[in-house]
Amino acid sequence: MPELAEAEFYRKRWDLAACGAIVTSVLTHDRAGVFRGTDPASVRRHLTQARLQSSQAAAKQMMFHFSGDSWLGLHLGMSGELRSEPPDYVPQKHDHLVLVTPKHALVFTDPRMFGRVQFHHDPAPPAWWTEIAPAILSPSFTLAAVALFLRRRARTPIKAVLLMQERFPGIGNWMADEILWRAAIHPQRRAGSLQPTEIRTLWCECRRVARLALRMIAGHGEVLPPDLNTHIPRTWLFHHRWADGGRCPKTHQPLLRAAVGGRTTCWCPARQPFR
DNA sequence: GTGCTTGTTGGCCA
DNA sequence: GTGGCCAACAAGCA
Repeated sequence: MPELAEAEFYRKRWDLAACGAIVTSVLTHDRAGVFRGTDPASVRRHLTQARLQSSQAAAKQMMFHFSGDSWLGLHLGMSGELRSEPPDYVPQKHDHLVLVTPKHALVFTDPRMFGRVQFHHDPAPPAWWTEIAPAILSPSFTLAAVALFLRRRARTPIKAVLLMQERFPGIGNWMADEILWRAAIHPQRRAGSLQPTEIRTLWCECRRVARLALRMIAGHGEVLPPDLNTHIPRTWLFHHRWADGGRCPKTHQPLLRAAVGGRTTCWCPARQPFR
């Protein structure tokens, strides 16, 4: 599930539970899995007795900054989750990293292990964090930048283009479908075939979906919704795209599903004709 | 058993 | 070199 808004939801969950707290112990699963390229022993050594100072989410990733110049980066892959449990929590099969603080245990769990733990020990944040593309809601995400990118990917289906993190950081499968459905663009259209007005609509809907999803999924200020997705309205494609026999919330016509760009894609043929 | 799965990467090929 | 496609990664679920 983790796309941009879910990453912010999970970041906030750890942050609200334990920002300012000292990590008293670190438990890790030592098989490669989510630690590929990262040494679990180094994570344990540096984070024990470190204080969680701040955190950020960008694209589908989260960064937790600890005292002692330690940076913990997490990517949730397909099935990752962050939870906050009581401090005496006993790790379960798919828990890969647990940071125990006096009042909470911060748990990173991921059954499919497409997620990733990254660690960096230095005063400056690591390149793999600072090199994430500018956020969709930042001033750098301009109409011109999107139009240029679409021209360069002219022969690729627009659905696959929206999944490219170097220009659309944090957009995943469901957000891409939601954006194309709102913009009334068929997912199989070649990026180079979009007219200027369509590109502008697409750009607007990218920003709108990102803004609304962040607000509805990750909540406002210091308050976190109890569950992901509880505040997404039924008027979004989101709730209908997986249901067999699902109907478009706008046209009430049947939805279609097929693989586009290697990913299952849902669209409303009545609203998004291929032209 | 089969065939899916909200992500990313590397290899192959045009 | 660039762009586009696809399999692989691993585990769970229907």
